[in-house]
Amino acid sequence: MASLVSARRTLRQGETLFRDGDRFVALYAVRTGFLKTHIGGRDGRDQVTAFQMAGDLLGLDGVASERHTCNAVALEDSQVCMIPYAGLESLCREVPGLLRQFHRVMGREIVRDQRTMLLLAGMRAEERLAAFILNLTSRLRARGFSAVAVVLRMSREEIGSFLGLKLETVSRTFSKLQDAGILDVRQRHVRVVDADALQWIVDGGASHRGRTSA
Amino acid sequence: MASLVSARRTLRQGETLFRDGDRFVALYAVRTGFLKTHIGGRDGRDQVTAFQMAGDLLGLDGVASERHTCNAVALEDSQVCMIPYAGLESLCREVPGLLRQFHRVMGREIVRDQRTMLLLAGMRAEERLAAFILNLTSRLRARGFSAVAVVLRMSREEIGSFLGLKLETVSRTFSKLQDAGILDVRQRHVRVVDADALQWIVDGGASHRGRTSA
DNA sequence: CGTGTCTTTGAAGCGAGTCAATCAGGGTGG
DNA sequence: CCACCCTGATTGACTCGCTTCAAAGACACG
Repeated sequence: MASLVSARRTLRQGETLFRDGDRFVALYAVRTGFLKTHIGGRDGRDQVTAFQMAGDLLGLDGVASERHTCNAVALEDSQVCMIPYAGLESLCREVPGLLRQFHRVMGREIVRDQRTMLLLAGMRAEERLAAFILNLTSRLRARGFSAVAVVLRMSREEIGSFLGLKLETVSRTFSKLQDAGILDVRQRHVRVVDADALQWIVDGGASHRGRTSA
Repeated sequence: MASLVSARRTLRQGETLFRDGDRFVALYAVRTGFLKTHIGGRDGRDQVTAFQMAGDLLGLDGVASERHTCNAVALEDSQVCMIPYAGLESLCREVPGLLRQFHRVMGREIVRDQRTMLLLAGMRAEERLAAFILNLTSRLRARGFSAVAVVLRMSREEIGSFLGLKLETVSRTFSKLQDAGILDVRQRHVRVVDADALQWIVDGGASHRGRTSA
């Protein structure tokens, strides 16, 4: 797998890795830093589709049509590994297990997107933000970082875009969670005080949705 | 590709093809009929993730973890082809082009899900329903069916679940589009009177969002 | 130290949700 | 063949949560 990495690319904060419409030639694995992908609707619409941190993969959106269908931008200085798609494909034919491995990665992307759809379709602001924070902290934990003290790399507007909320609502909801003693929010520095409460909110505990199957 | 189809399965309306948690062994191509896939949240949450008609593929959700993560149910009597995943994988190694082909299919699923996310995150009820109808009719047209006179195979509640709306809102929005002379709705029979108007709504024309980039 | 960007907070408006009643069909059994 | 019933669809009135518009506050930068 390592033999595939043909090049590394360093991105400054705000720099674009690839754009909607760009020819799809490679996937990118994040080595360090923090990125976002977003789709720009023709009118004012623009939605963040995902945030990527070290270890995450970008670019699968381009597999379908040989062209990327979203934009990838670095939210802080970052470094990515380039994985040429043609090489990956031919290697899949030779190396046993790699094919399966790659399919799992694509499958995970599908499952993740569907979970996001669930969030966008059915949750209220408080639940969305709680789910977002839990997702972020669990990913940080898996990478050996603190899951308690988090520095958000994205703006309120970007969080809102991802969660289908307006930036004011995000800000207000942060404040609400702080007042409830669940989070400690100071600008982009967030401390998770009560992770269980966050989970309880995500599970619908905060709304009277509790009955077993109605 | 045809050599892969090991078996056909006939489903009666309401019958389940696979369930969340089922072992993933095969993909399914719809031959005839109409299905839905939905995820059941632990509490009352339950969301339709997609509707499938002839030619569509089901089951990609299981690739990631060897288990399905959603339920597939027939909305009318249907017939599906079973494509064993193990066989597909090994065939991908032998038949040139098949690998690429399969990756495109997975890629399309990713792109489709992201478009749905865009819909759920940013559109209002009227826009969502218009997009839904246009999507349905374009798929029907591609299959040689009428793109004007449509019979909905799913209930208002299922439409609402897919679009992140309540069934009453779906019903009301249908009525609104009928009053506007854009649709002719009689229960589950829908006639598209003005497809351009639907597209205009999807593009944000109905809300004063029209300025080029604000 | 100003200046611009991002964030927080307030007040008012509106769209979708909720609760509830009625209506339309489809199927069943008398 | 028709009356009945059950499910799904429509419509209305009211509520609530998110958005919108507006203003002030917090930092980061030159």
